[in-house]
Amino acid sequence: MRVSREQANRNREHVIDVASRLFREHGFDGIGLKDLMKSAGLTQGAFYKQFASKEDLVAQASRRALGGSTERWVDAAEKNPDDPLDAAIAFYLSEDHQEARMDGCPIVALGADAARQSPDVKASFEAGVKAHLDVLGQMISAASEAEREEKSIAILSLMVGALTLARVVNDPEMAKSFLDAAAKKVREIA
Amino acid sequence: MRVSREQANRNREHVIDVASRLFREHGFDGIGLKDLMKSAGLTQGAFYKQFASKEDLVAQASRRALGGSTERWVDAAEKNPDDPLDAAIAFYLSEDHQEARMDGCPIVALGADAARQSPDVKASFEAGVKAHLDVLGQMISAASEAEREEKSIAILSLMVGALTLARVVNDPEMAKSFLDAAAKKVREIA
DNA sequence: ATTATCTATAGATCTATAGATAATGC
DNA sequence: ATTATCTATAGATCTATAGATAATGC
Repeated sequence: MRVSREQANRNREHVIDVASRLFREHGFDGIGLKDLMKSAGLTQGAFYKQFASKEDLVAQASRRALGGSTERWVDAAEKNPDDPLDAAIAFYLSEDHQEARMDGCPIVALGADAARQSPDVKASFEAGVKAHLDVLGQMISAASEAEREEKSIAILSLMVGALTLARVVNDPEMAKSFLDAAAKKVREIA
Repeated sequence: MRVSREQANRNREHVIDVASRLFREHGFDGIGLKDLMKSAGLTQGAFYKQFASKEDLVAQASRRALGGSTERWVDAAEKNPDDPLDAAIAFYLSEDHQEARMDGCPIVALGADAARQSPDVKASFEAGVKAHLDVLGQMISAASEAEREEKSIAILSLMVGALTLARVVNDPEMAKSFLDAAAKKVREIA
C-alpha cells in the first residue's frame, strides 16, 4: 500500500490541484474530504498524512488556484503582446469564463468564502491578488507608478465585480450586458 | 405551545431577518438550521412548518438581504440629495462596511455562494441587483438611457469588486487602497 | 524499521421527519 | 378541531483518528 516518496509528493500535488477546482465549484464548505480524496483517486484515510487539517488544504488549494489564475493572465498577455489588455478582457469577461466556475478566477468563485477564512487562507488570496495587480499593471499605460497602481486596482475590481454580478443572475442577456459594459469601461480606464 | 397566526407570522419574518444576517456572516453552508433557529429564539422543530426546506429559507433570506441593501442606497441618496453618489461611496467603500459583513452588501458577502445556488436563489439576487442598478442610475449623469445603464453597471461592478478584494486580504492598508482607488474611479466614471 | 495508504470508526453535526403538547380559532 | 412549537430521533454526512497492511528505504 505504501508508495514511494516521489509518488507521495505527486499524490499530494494532485490532491491540491483537484481541491483547487472542486472548492471553486462547490465552495470550501460545499465538498467534504471523502469526496475530495475520492476525486483524486485516494481514500479519506490518506488525507491527514499529507495535510494538517482541511483548513490547511483550503489555504494550499487557494494558493494553487490563485497561481493558476495569474498564469492565465500572463499567458493571455504573451499571446497578444500588441494589446495584452484586450486579450485579458477577451478571456476574463467572456461567457465561457462566466460558466466555467471550476476553472475560472478563484477571486470570484471563492471571494465571499475567503473573506470568512483564517489569515492563512487570506494570505494565499493576498499574494494572488498582488500578483494579479502586477501583471495587470504591465498591460496598461500610466503617467506614474501611483496612477498605474490605481488603474490596476480599478480594472481588477471592475472585472471581478462584473463577473460576480453575471454569475448571480438567471437571465443570460443581463449577464452578458454586465460583461460587455465592464469590458467597455475597462478599455476607457486603461 | 401554539402561538397566534399573527405571532407565527412575526416569528417567520424574524427567522428570515436573522437568517439574512447569519448567512452573510457564515455563508449558506456555514450555519445550520439548529443554530439559526436558536438565534431566532425558536427550536429547530419549528422550522418546517414555516419553510419548505433550507433552500427555501436561503431564497427568502437572500431576497430580504438584497432588499435591505437597496434600502440603504436609497437612504444614502435621500440624506444627501445634492450629491447622492458621494453618499453612496461614503458608506459602501468604507472600512466600516468592509468589516461589517453581517450587515453589509449581500452581493459581496454571498455572491460566490449565490452563484452555486438554485434558480430560486438567483432570482432573489437578480431582482436585488436590478433594484441596485435602478437606484444607482438616478445618482449619475448620462446623455442617454443606454449610457446610464452602462455607467450604473460599471460603477456597481467596481464597488462590488473593490469590497470583495478588500475583504480577502489580511493587510488593512492594502484593503484601504482598494476602497480608495475604487472611490476615485467611481467619481471619474459618474 | 519506517511510512503512505487503506479500512473502520468515533463523535459531532447536518437536514428532515414524527409524534407530543398546549394554545388558538372556529 | 386545528396547528405552531416543542422534544426526540432517523439517517446521512462531516472532520479527524486508530490500527492494519504492504511497500519503501535504510
